[in-house]
This record gives sequence, C-alpha cells and structure tokens, in this order.
Amino acid sequence: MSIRVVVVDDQALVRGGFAMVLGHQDDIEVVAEAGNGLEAIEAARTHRPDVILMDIRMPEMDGLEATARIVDEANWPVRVLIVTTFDPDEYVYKALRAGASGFVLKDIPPEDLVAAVRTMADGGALLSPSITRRLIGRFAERLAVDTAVSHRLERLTDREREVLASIARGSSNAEISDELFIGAATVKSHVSNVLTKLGLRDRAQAVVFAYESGLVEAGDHDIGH
Amino acid sequence: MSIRVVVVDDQALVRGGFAMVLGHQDDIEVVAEAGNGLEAIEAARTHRPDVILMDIRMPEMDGLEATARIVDEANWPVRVLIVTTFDPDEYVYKALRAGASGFVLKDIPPEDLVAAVRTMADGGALLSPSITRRLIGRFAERLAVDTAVSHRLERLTDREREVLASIARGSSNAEISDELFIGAATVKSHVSNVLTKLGLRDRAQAVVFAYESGLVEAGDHDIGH
DNA sequence: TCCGGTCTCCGCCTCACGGGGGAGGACCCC
DNA sequence: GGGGTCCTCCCCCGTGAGGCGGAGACCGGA
Repeated sequence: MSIRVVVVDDQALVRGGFAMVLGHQDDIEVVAEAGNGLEAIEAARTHRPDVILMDIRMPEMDGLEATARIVDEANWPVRVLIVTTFDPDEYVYKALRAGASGFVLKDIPPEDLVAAVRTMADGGALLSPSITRRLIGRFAERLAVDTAVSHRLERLTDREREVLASIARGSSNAEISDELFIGAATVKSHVSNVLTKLGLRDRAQAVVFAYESGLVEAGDHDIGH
Repeated sequence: MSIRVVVVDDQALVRGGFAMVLGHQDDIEVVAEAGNGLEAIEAARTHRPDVILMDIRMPEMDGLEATARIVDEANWPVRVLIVTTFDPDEYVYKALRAGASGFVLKDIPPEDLVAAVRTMADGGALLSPSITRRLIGRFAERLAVDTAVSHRLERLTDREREVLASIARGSSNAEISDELFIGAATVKSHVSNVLTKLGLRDRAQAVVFAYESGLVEAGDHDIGH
C-alpha cells in the first residue's frame, strides 16, 4: 500500500518538480495534481488521498480555504502539508487553524520533503525548523512570564490562592463561599488579603492577574452556556 | 568548523551509541560526554559546545535542571536537544521552559538524529513528529475555541468591544472614561450592554470572557509594577 | 510558654457597580 | 419622512464589594 498524494500548486513547474521527486519513491504515488483550491477540493473528493501537498497563494481559491473545506468534509484520514515560499506567522496559524498537519517551506531539500510526506502519512505532524522554533518561542515566552510573575503568587497562602482561582472563574463572593464551604465573611477576608498582597484594586484586576500569571490559562474551563 | 557536541546520558552504552553515530559525521565532533546533570554543567563550561544532547532521567541532577542552569549561565549560543525515552507532555513543556531548543525520542533513526543536531547548530528548533503534533493540537484547539466564542463577540458594537477590552485590562469605569474620552455615564451604558449581550454578571466575568474568547491573550500587556 | 502565621468569622462603613428607564443627536437606508 | 442602529448622556436605586478593626482557634517553632 503506497502513500497516495495529491500535489496542489498553481505553478505547473513546481507541481511537476514535487510530483517527480515523490513519484520516484517506491512507497509514494502521486494520484493527482491541482492548480488551485477548487481543483484541489475536486481532486480530494475523487481520489481520497492520504496526503495533500498544498500551496497557499493560488488563483480562484487559496490553499488555506481549500484546506479548511477539505478537512471539514473529509470522512477519511486525509492530512494536509502546507508547502509555501512565505512563512509569516499568520499563515502558519491560519494553516493550523484550517486543519493542516504540517507546514514546510519550498526550499526544503527533496529528501526531507519525502520524509515529511511519510511522517504525515503515519499520522505525525511536521513544521519547518524555523517555524517550530517560533512555536517553541511562543511557549517558552509564556512559560517564562509564568515563572516571573508566579513569585508574587508565592506570597499568598494556600487558601488565598484557592480564593483567587475562584475569582478567576468569575465567581462572586457568595459563590466562592459555597465552593469552598466557608462563610461569606471569611471569603471577604481572603479576597481583601489577596488584593492587598498582590497590589490589585478589585476582583476584575485579580482575574487579569490570574490569567497573566498563568494561574489559570485560557481554555482551562468553559465560559457561558 | 565542525559542530561541537556534548553527549549527556547516564547509560554509557547509550552515550557511546550516540557519540559513535555523531562522531562518524565529517561536520560533527563529540568533544565530551557526561553521565549526569552536574557533569553536564561542568562539561558545558569547559568545552563550550554548540549542541548538547541531554537525557532527562539521570542521577545527581536531571537533564531539565541541568539544561536550565546551562542555558542560564551560558554566554555563547549553546543549544540543548533533549533526547529521552519518555514523552509525557509535562516533560516537553518543562524542557522548553528550561530553555531546550529541541525534544526527540530515543527511537529516532540515526540519520534523523544527525539531521537534528545540524538543525540545532543552525539555530533551528526541532520536536519529534508526535510531539509537534500535540503542540499543533494545542494551538488548533485554542484557535477553534477562539472562533467558536468570537461569534458572540460579533454581537457587540465596535465601541462595546473597546470598552470590553478596557475592562479586560482591569480598568474601572472612571479609567475607561478617561481612556476613551467619554463620560462616566456613557461608560456605564456600554458596560451594561456588554454584560447583557454576553450574558455575564459583572466585569470580573467579562475579564474571564475576554481571555477565554481570545479578545486578549495572556502576555498582551504587563501587570503590576 | 509565648509568639507568629493561618483560617475562620463578626460588625460597620463607604462607594463603585450594575439595572431600569429615558432621551437627544448623528448616521444610514428604504 | 420614518425606522433603525449607534453613541452619547442623564437620574434613581439597590446591593455587592472592599477597607478597617477586632476576635477566637489551631498549630508549629523559638
């Protein structure tokens, strides 16, 4: 069972180059090529490939939009590898958001591209080193901020941190009282202490602090209904 | 100029294997080996390598602690590649937090390890495909949440979104009034509308919403002084 | 033994906050 | 012209929130 690939790029030359490199591999078969997003969707429907090499800048419909639609409607495990000349952050995030599983630059060595396709077919994900670096950078940055600010968190007692966590969920004093099984007056004491120790004015600022300090993280809990 | 590498692992056999694979490359030179974190720090100081292959689980001092100290005190561009048998999330994040630039599993094919070392030396970063995938997953997840909740944001007028953004910075009504050059009464109107439209109770919950919806992101602005 | 920290709780006081309801002006579209 | 939305501003009113001071109980260390 070879890996079935569709190559999407508006430049026939580039498309041909990729197809040739991949086609020469025993375990890879280029089943179709497409010159824009619409053709890509059509090709995906018809051939149900394992992997799609997708350019971003194309006429008619760009690769991001096409990726989103293909991933959305596909009922088989298709994986999209974005292959582009440009690498601005926005493209990467949009691509990942659209459902792409990989993102590499066109200057990638042929053997690496082949390896990338195999990785994708195996269910893995892959980013260009420079892009991976930025992703890591983002994470490391956030974590660094976390550690820096968490010093102030240490000044709080365990109970006060619990109260702060409740505040950060949007709880009122009465709700915190229920959540922690303590009296309303006690909650007020704790809240006052938290605000004083952290140099904050009100619970809204406490929520900001909780998020910025990493005590809670966006996505930790649901909002609304 | 060959790439100078230090290999750190408590198992001599593993260490030897890595050293042999890397040593056979023309452009890579293994300048030292270490059996635990303390030795790693010492070796890093002495040899000032370009890349350090670092195991995590080791006696005396583990690889994460050693990585943190080395990266912290190094005044040359050293890059640490974590090479481990285990891949739980926590390790990855701790490693990146400690300052590692890469994270791969020990079952990596030799040629890939060599490529990884070269990537690191070039200033790139690298994660195992499975780990990259999870990183991407996290991002995609967050972005998905972003889009889902941002629908509700669209119900707000431009001015109301501005007010919400101010609330999310921890501003009081009076401060928002100054920031937006509008009267205090106007601010109250906007705040009321925001809360009503979003189904929230008070400004604290509005802050939570702002973070969870992606309107603001942790790290967007400073907190405290 | 006493001291300090923590957790618990009680008043009292002030006020910013938020709800309700209303109103005028600017703009746009039919 | 009329209807719609948005931004602006006003008053009244109730209450949750936060500051301040005090207090009893527990526990661990000096």
